[in-house]
Amino acid sequence: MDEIDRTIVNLLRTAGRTSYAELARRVGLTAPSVQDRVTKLEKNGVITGYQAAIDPESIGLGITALIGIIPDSSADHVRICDRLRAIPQIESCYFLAGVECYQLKVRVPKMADLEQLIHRVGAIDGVAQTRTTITLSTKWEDRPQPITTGESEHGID
Amino acid sequence: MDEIDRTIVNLLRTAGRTSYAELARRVGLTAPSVQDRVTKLEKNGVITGYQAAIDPESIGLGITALIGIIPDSSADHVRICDRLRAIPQIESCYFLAGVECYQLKVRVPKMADLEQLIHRVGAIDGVAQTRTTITLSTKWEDRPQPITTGESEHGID
DNA sequence: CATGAAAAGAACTCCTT
DNA sequence: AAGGAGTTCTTTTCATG
Repeated sequence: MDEIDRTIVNLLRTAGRTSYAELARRVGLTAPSVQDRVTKLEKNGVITGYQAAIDPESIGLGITALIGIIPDSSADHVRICDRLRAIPQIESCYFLAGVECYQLKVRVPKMADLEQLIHRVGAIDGVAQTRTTITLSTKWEDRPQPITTGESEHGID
Repeated sequence: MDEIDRTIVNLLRTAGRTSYAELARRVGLTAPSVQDRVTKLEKNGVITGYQAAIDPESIGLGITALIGIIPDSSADHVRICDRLRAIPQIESCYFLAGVECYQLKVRVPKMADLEQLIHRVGAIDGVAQTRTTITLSTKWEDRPQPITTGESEHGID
């Protein structure tokens, strides 16, 4: 993970389809070298995939909501997690330090779908309560922040 | 937005670097036709970009937190939004139907950075209160749900 | 690790239907 | 809106420093 790798990662984060040839020009190497570096970044788990960013409304997912989960004391978190994972509408799932120990970001086409989804989540064993907040608008999402050259050496080359 | 477009979008959402030639094979068209469709999807705002997914820890962003904002009654939301947008650590920003009318997802290298960030957000004019929750783990994030062939015809071709 | 060269494949443009 | 042909560029492999 040197300066060149960081530049490559920054470029791919904001323009994920940039060709190796183009990346090579930007960082002052040849295409095979860059490809080699990118392959290593993928193997080392630094780059975990590539995604086209889609406007949710355009694909009929006009409703976004955040669902907080309050578990009961006997909750089996492995099971809860598995059950949550099986619900495709849950795009993100965070385990939190708080009373609402999960927060889900969900997307659905219609309010009726959200209602159904809330019932499905609420019915999971170990879920005591849910609290849902509708998002009125997404100001921005998944904006990549530039990598600091910082003191974060994790031994990943 | 026909069935072929939906298939292309689904493929690019999960494998954003798939070549046009490969996409063409998957959907039974030629590469130029697929490229044409993808260009239109980009122009129509269906595809808004391409991003490499990065493991945050690998790039020194080991701490993720959610910050809720409670505005005061005189809050100018355009200004708040502008000030928030200028903070690079805020990766996502949702405007919510609730007392905490914004939720921010932030990533920082160290706790000290989070503390500084909370003060910075709290100091924005119109922000009455903030409430921060640390995420202990990200179970998953930005998992694309397959597009329904659904009744969502928005007139985008 | 990086490079250069060479072969294979993909992208892009134009033109036709 | 899709296919075909031709050109250019890119990817990929491999041998070399």
